[in-house]
Amino acid sequence: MHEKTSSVRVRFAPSPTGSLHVGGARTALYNLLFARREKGTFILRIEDTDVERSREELSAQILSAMEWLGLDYDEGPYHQSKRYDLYRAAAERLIAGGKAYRAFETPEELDTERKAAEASGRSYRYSGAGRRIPPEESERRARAGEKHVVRLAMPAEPIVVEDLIRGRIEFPADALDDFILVRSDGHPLYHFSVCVDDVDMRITHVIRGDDHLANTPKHVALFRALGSPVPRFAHLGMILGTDKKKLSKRHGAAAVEEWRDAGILPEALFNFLALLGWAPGDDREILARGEIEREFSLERVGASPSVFDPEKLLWMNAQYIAAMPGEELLERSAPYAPSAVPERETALKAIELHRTRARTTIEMGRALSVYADDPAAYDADGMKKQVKAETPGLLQRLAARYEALPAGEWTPERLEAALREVAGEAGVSAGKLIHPTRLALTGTTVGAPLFDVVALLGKETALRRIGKFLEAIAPRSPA
RNA sequence: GGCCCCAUCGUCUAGUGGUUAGGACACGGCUCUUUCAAGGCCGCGGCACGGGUUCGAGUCCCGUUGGGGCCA
Repeated sequence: MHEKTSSVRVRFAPSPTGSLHVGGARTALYNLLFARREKGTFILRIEDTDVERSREELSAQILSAMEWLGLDYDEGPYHQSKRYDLYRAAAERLIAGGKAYRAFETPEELDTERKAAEASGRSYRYSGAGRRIPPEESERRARAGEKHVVRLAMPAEPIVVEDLIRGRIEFPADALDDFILVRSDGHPLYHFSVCVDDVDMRITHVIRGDDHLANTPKHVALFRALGSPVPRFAHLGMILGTDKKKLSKRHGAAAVEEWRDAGILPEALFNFLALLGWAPGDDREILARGEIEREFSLERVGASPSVFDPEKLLWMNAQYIAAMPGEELLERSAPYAPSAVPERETALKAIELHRTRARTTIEMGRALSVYADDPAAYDADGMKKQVKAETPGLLQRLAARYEALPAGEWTPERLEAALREVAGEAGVSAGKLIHPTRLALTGTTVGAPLFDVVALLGKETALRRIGKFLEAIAPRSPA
């Protein structure tokens, strides 16, 4: 567990209405980072009061995505759906204290008022009629079972929010009307349950997406009505797709698990997300988690939105792959291998041969399988370009030369020398032999240095693959 | 429609009144090289616009434009 020496308490509060998006992940990450830096507590709260849209398995999905990314929380997960009593009690307290009131208008009446306002060109605002109902009457009508909502009595003064990232923001008093806290069916509404929970959980800092900024005056009014200290706010810029629109499924991989499945390492995504809106202040970009936790600060977080660039994520992932210890890289790439993985010693050597060539663990997994299974097919373009009339003859001579090579001399250097001798004797450039050989051994025209590959494959496998290739390129003999 | 937020290369960003505006991704070239990468070197490319304030604005203020959000 983490040392907690301050009273700083932050939370990440996702709605389980979809998988964890990178935007949400970044919000969670900044909360975590802030908590670590301040030696505070990071809380996870699932906002599942929207019964129609919330689903249990999505909640589990979010939890597993967070775990994978290393977004570990100190408290929770709390579920709002299990906290209805709290909201009900808070609503009653607010009514009793005159901070909120019952409103008995029917939806139809409100609709009429709205239409009238629009017709006369004014923007609609709730009349506040419920405010003027005497408490005894309100009480009596409620007890008689008359349908009503609960509304917050908004103050007449403007509300000022001191945002840690944006500075002072003033919202005019007439911009907000007495919004609904509790629906007529007794269901607490989003803004209400959020604030009641933040109070109950003693949240000191609310770090969340920009999309909640305009809701903040409501929350401030609610905290005050509840008689509780108002937390500090920090609103993060949105994460956008490459078309500058809010990142969504349309943009391709917007969910954390999609990146996991694409072979992105969690530490790379962690690093990448940390840098989407925050920078250490110097030119470092590859930062270990510990460094980020030590250096993160909200003062250095930018206010503007940022575009999620998959290209740069891929580059960063490649950096992590290049630097990761072989054993670990093997362990983490093996699950992505399309078929078998060679035995450990070979696999570790293969890792070293391919670590600068693989941007994802998927690519690394694919590279590993090449050393375990003979090619199932040969690259079509490569066949066209590299296989010439003289190719079978050359390959046969090479195979014969390799066959004769003593086991002790099966090294990249000797293998290269032997191939060059064969090419020299045949009066062709080495490339005429190198490229078809690569195709024969790996099925492709690209990859690690050929002689390292041949050496690693071993004599038996290399010769077998050349033989198979010769069969594949031999002209069909008439039956 | 009302209210609010945002604005440095295509993208992520450094920059907090005096900088040849720095770095990274991407892109182009060169190099290395059997291929593909990685690496190294070089290059392309930016302060949205208009007014102020100031001896001096990327930096401060106002407006415009453009993007975004919330409410309706």
